[in-house]
Amino acid sequence: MNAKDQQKERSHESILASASRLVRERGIAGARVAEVMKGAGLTVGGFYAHFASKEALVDDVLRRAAEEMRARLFEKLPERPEQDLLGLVLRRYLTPAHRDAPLVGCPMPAVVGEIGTTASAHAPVLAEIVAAMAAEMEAVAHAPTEGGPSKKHLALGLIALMVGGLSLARALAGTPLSDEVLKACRAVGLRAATAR
Amino acid sequence: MNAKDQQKERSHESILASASRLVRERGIAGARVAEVMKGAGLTVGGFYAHFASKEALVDDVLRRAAEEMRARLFEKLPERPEQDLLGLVLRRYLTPAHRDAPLVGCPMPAVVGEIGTTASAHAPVLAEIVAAMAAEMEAVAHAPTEGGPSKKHLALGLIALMVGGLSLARALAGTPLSDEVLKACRAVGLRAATAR
DNA sequence: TGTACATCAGTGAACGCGCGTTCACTGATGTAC
DNA sequence: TGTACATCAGTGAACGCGCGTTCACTGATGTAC
Repeated sequence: MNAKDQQKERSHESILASASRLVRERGIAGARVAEVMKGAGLTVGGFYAHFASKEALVDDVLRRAAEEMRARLFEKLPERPEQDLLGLVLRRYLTPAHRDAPLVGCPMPAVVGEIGTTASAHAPVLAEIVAAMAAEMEAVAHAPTEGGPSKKHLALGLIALMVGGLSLARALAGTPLSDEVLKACRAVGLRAATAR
Repeated sequence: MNAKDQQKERSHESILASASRLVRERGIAGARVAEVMKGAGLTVGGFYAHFASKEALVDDVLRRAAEEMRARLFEKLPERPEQDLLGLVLRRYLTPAHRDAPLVGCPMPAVVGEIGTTASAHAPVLAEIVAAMAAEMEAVAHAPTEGGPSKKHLALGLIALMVGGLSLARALAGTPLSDEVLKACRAVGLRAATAR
């Protein structure tokens, strides 16, 4: 590969990394193309040599960021089957640290509302992300208890609880309710995941 | 009161009603002042005789819409204490009908993401809304079960589950996952609320 | 190896557009005498 | 009751600003001979 091509690839990567931070911090509309490029050490005009549109960039960002998040959530889980792995994943997600570090966290809280209102173009990518996350959660779920939710429902329900809880905690950051919401979601999620 | 004053009061109400629909349908940024005024049968220039700023309007909208939602969720609840009232509220909220009619539904799904990212000015009002909703839910909650979440945590956790579930279901509208998410959240929420 | 030309990643200014907000003005309603 | 003036809700055009996207251009790198 050329030095030129290598340079372009590095730039592409920088743009994606910069956008990935901005989208998670400020949402889709809040991640301006000019600022994305500035964060990548480039100027705005060069953007369209790397991505067909802002929309295409955002789709790539969502796939990438969700993949990173998934890897972190499910990494180094204990192998012992009697452990409540779903509860562990839940507790990894619903932390003050995750709330306070959106730049390297789950992209969903920042974009779910926008996708449901003004950015429905990204719905298919969100569906991919949620399905992949749910599959991973189902894989570590216990057999469902009598009268309780199925593995699939437990996975999807906990995802909604995690995304909703983190979204609310971020929106309430700085108020006493923010920490309470995180605690409450951990308690409710654990209860749903482990009650018999 | 003057005919003039009455006219102004009617206009004020129309603006609030129009904004209330637009904010719930398109979020804060998506509810343009000019379009709000058009929806009220007025032109954009008159807006600032009614509200100090778009921000002030949005705060009023959030308070109003949340109040309406709360009234609908907790209206005509059966009085019999053995009933699972929290579960009933949950099931009233997490329906396809609510997902498909954002204009008259809960304002939170449309705005929580924005408040957490680019519209933090509305965080105090959101805190009011969440606290009021949680208080109402606590009031109908059973005594906490052994080792389960407190009434307060149950209330806050279920709110996060409801808002997260509806947000996700709306963002995934049109995909098969959307209905699944609603079902899953009902199942998980009921499990957490009633498990012993 | 050296030279002339081609390529193309990135620049920076401009494009059209829409936003929230302001403001001079209009005309129906209200008040004073 | 009639008339002259004051008030003020609402209009519509303009303001400054920032957005996503386009495009002529630059200059370093790559290719051909």
